[in-house]
Amino acid sequence: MSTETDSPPQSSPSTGGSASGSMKSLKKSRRRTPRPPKGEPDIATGLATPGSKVSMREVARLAKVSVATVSMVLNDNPRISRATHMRVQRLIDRLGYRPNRLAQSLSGRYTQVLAVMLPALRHAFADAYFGELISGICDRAGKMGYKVILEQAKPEFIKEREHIEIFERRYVDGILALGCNDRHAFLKDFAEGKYPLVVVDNYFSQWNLDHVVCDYRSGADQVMNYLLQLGHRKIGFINAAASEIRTSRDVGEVYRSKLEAAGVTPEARWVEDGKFTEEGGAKAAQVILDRDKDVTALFAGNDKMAVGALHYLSRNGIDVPGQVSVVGFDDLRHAAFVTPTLTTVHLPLYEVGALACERLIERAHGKTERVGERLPTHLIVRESTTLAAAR
Amino acid sequence: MSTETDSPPQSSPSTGGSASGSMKSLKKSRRRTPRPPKGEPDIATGLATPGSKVSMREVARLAKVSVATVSMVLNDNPRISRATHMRVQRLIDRLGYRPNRLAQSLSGRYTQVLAVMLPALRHAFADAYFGELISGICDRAGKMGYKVILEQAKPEFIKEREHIEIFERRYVDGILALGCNDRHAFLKDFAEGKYPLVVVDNYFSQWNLDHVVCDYRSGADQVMNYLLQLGHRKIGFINAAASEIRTSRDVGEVYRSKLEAAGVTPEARWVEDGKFTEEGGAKAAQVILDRDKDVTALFAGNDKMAVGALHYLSRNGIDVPGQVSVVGFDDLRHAAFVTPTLTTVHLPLYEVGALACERLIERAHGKTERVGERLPTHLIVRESTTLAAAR
DNA sequence: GCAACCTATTAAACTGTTTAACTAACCCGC
DNA sequence: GCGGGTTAGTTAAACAGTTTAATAGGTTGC
Repeated sequence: MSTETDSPPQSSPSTGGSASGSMKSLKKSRRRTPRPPKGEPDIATGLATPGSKVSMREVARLAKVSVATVSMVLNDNPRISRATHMRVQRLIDRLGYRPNRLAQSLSGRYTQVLAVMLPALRHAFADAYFGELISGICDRAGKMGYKVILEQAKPEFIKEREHIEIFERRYVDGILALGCNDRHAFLKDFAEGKYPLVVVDNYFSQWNLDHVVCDYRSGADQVMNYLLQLGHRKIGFINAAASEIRTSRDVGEVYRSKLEAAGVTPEARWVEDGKFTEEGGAKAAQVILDRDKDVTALFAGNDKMAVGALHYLSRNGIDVPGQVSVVGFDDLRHAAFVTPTLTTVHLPLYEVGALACERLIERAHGKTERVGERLPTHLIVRESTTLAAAR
Repeated sequence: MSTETDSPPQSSPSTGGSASGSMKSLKKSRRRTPRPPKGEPDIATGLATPGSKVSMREVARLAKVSVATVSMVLNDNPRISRATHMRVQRLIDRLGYRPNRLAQSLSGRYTQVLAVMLPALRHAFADAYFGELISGICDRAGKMGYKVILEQAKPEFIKEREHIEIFERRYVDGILALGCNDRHAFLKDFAEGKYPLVVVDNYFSQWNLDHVVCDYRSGADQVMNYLLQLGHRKIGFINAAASEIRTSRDVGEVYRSKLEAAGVTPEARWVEDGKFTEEGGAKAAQVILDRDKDVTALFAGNDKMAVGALHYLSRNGIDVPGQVSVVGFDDLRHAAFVTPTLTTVHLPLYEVGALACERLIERAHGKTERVGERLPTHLIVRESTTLAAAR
């Protein structure tokens, strides 16, 4: 019997066979024999295999301290003396011990993982717009010791309530919601703030959600001022999903109010939806110019649609900017590599991603103030715009 | 003594003040008071708060079975009778219980998480090439019940041996390595197969690694056959990192051997590095045409460089394809939205990502055969190519 | 009537960490 | 020389599951 209890694998870290320990455990004779301990090397002197799995227990045993002490050393707890700290730390380094973060998270409050939630578009990952946001997020998350997992808000994902499940099952500490719109009703599940979520580059008036956005109004303002200065009056507007995306509506509102302020009555035939894609932008450009041949400028709600418009115009022998000026929105890297290069609004997407990430981590750590940040944007003038042709 | 085991603080979660429980626990006065159990509702009758955290213990208690039984029900263990299975399952559904995956992974062998490792390029996430691969990876991973985390192979990441640490600390079960080249020496750490890694869309002869690639040779073959058929002989070649990337070298080899087979001696002045970027492609096109005005076609190693070349040519009044034909490689979505539309080689990147993901999961689950898959590619003829101009 | 066998279920060990509670040893003042 | 305060640790519970030997209970065989 004594052998069985003499060195219970987990509790008394076999500190030299500890007389007291074995005596106590003799008090009760176990009816069930415990599972035999996992083949630990019973050579107490030598170290375990270098690369192999070392647990805190192993470190504690070799350092002749308790696991609590090792834990405290790792967490720089001041209750551990310098001498012990150094001794244990050296052993940790020698053994190449790395704490198991599953155990850490299980025991602690945080997983140190965030989810980036993308919309259910086939090419969401291959999109430069999301890519810039994600770049910012990943860089900042990495710097703050966080990992990032990727999720797509597919219908089945939401239906299965996986957006909640990733919290309940302890996959993540928070969500960064990219590219979401008014139809993503699941967002209301986060309004109460039980699970942290930050909306990235959009915002909602119907749900009280944290968000970090670009200043779309200011960007649109600059575009309209600029085009009006150049003498454009009949300005086409290629928007997308304006009914569903608050920032899109903002741009549209600025477009109309600025026209009116310049004494121009905005006409419905100058506006067409471009679905955020190159194809849509090309088609919208065609539709608008077919409706009104006198349109001298096209303002697109994003660069992709602007590029599509550019493409349509050049294929149809319409000179840009000679006959029609084109302005985009986003300043994707790519906008400088079309012919002609694209005048557009620079959005600080990398910074928005990074800031949203940081704010989310703060919220996950108990900060209670609502987040609502707006980052400045500015117009980048390139070759696709010029003075309105005199007619 | 029996009391000690009879009602350990965790198993009897204060079942309504329970006379039996409290009486027993009086028998022995514990010297150490345990950490107070996390505020569980002491209403034994009703269910816990719907959304709140329910543990397996709670389910077991309410179902009046042991936690082992609940575990077995969850894992469809046939040792549980149909009746019990159904009864427990219904309770699980009613309570909305979801197993904590930290605990599952801690006690089990797998984390059900994969890492996607990207190169340390500033715009890696905003790149359509990587985006397509990642799309395929995420879709397949999701279908197989896996989560995907994002990592970047920055110098400090490798120096800190984090590529090993994410295994040792149990963040992931495997790595998908994207965009890596011969200079990524850390890859040799995976040659022994201790930690699963699959190289995506590249391969190495110096290290014995799993990989899934596109058939670059076949694609290059089709391009050269096509250009030669059109009568091109002086064909410029914009490559990148050919010294470091096996697939790039393959394309270069096919370029040279095909020219030779057609009786043309490949000249060094027709070849220039384009650094995989639009800028690089534009510059390379300029350099090549400055060196030899008689070049009638440019073959670029990827679409981005081809687009850069296109851009350079149109800005300088060189008609494409009238004077110079241009061919790309990748078939990014974008290639159809430049002027003229780009003839290119379609790479099944989405499929490569998905397949690599699946193979990696198999490897992580103990499959021992080396992975080495090659997916077919094909030429997409668009507008940027035509018959060589007669001179 | 009892050993043998089978089946459904349970107890307990196990995963690896954090942390609250406890304690031995030392110092201080009175 | 004894209560109070630090200091530097130790102990064991807790986190939430999985795994497996043991067992209770029932049936069958002889």
